[in-house]
Amino acid sequence: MAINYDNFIVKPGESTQCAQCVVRKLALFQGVKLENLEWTQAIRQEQFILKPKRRLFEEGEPPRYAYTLFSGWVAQYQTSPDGGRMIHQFALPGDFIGFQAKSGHPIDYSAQALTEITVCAFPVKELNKVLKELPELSNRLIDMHSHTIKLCRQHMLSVGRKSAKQRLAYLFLELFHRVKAIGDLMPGTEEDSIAFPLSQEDLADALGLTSVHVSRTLRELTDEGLVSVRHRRLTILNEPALTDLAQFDKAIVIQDHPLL
Amino acid sequence: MAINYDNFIVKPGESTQCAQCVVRKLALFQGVKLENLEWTQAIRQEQFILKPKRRLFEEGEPPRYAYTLFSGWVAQYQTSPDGGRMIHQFALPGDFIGFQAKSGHPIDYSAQALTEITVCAFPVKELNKVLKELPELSNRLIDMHSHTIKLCRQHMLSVGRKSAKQRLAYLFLELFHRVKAIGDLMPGTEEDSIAFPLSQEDLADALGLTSVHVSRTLRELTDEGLVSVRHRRLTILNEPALTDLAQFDKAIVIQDHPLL
DNA sequence: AATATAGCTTGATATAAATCAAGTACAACC
DNA sequence: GGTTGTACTTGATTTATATCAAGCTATATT
Repeated sequence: MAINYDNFIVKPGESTQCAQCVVRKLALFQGVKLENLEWTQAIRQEQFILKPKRRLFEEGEPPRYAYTLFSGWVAQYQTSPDGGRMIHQFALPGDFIGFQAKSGHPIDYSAQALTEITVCAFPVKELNKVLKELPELSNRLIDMHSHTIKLCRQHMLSVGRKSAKQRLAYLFLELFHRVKAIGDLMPGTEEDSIAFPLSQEDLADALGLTSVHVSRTLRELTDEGLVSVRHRRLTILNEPALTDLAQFDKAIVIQDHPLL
Repeated sequence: MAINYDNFIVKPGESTQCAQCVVRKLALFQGVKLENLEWTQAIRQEQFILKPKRRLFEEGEPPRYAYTLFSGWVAQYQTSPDGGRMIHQFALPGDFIGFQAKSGHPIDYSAQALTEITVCAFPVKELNKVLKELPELSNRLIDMHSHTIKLCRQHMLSVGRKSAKQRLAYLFLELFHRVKAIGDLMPGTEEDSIAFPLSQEDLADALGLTSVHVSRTLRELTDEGLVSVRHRRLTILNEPALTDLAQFDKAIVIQDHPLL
């Protein structure tokens, strides 16, 4: 159950200065004054690179680090004893992963890299200390939590009350717009398409469906000319129709994104 | 769409002193030092009473107040345009309702009283100011958010990956234990039973099912002697079997409850 | 006491999604 | 260049849950 830290690769020196970090504007330390960034820098471990499918942490572990995702895609999920996997949230660069207030208790979910990822690791012990010292950090974390909860609610509405087709449409739009909102950090982002590393099984596990059913449903969406998912790329072909089908509200998903 | 404030009834003077408040140990202001409670008291509006089925706020409104639930049960839900209702969370005394970080945007969910409720109302404008002034408050809010997210994840796992029977069992156990954890504040709490105001339709809307199917499924649970729901009372008759069926983990639900 | 109403039950039927089972395309590896 | 394995597709069938419809309690209302 213990994490094998051989999975981690220390990243060579460049772009490890918090003060110059291009992701910081999206991340937890956005609000920290420059002169306080020494704190951040001091408690931060090196940046780590993780290969696709590798786990950042696993449910049941006591949390040792929290992470700012620097690049790549992460799936956060829970598993039930009978094997089902439920992805409750995908993380994108800038997102803060693995933090829970009571660090004494084991964490209740897992996080897995979907692409090669880079993360900045912060020991939770230090982090909790800094949270007490720098109030602007706490308020920043509140903003981010507030946004997380909002996404969580929307996702739950999807899973609980929408058809397979609607769920799929909703997820495509959510991810498309989240990626576009931070477009300059995501390689391969175009006007109406994005790089898209999710397998149909990932989609199924995020939507409470089976991969077989996702395949069929995706085919319908494709045949109707609404989207295209090929070669790890998602293209939105008819956004109005898709938005209407999914009952998607762009404002809710990105209105209070940290960046904006 | 605007709230009709005639719905609210100002509660007569007793028990409105924050310093003596029996709910405070569970609520946002738990961590506030006694000498700082004047802030709390100052920004707090009167306590309000709301009748069952009345709404505290509705999705689409700009949030004007956030509330500490003082007594009673509240359902927090979203509706999709085609009429479906999804209850994402039930609130109990001590819970903090209706807060979102960016107060400039409309709120994306509604809150409705399931019983007669009493709330303490805090204007979000003032609240944001106090959050900046009193760091202990921010950290407290982080704890509460962290717990909310945890419950949300668990609920999502239920809705996305469990059978109707398991979902129902899980929800019964979650609510049973949450109520018991604050038992002294909940009238009618016994060793193995609690007052339980939810209708089968409420259950259905929380679980992503129809009320017809809840009726049938509940019957199965009853026939198997696992629970009994009668006269607005929930009795857990066979907790081990129920826990096993639901794959319920009591620790996750209440381990980092504010009280503990 | 009579009546209305909301919540629950139960049966018959329909449907969305799961499951089981083969087969295909395609990238990764030797 | 062939082989292996993973992801995806497609068809046939089953199952869980939804839908439609009618009747049944309780509780509240007059």
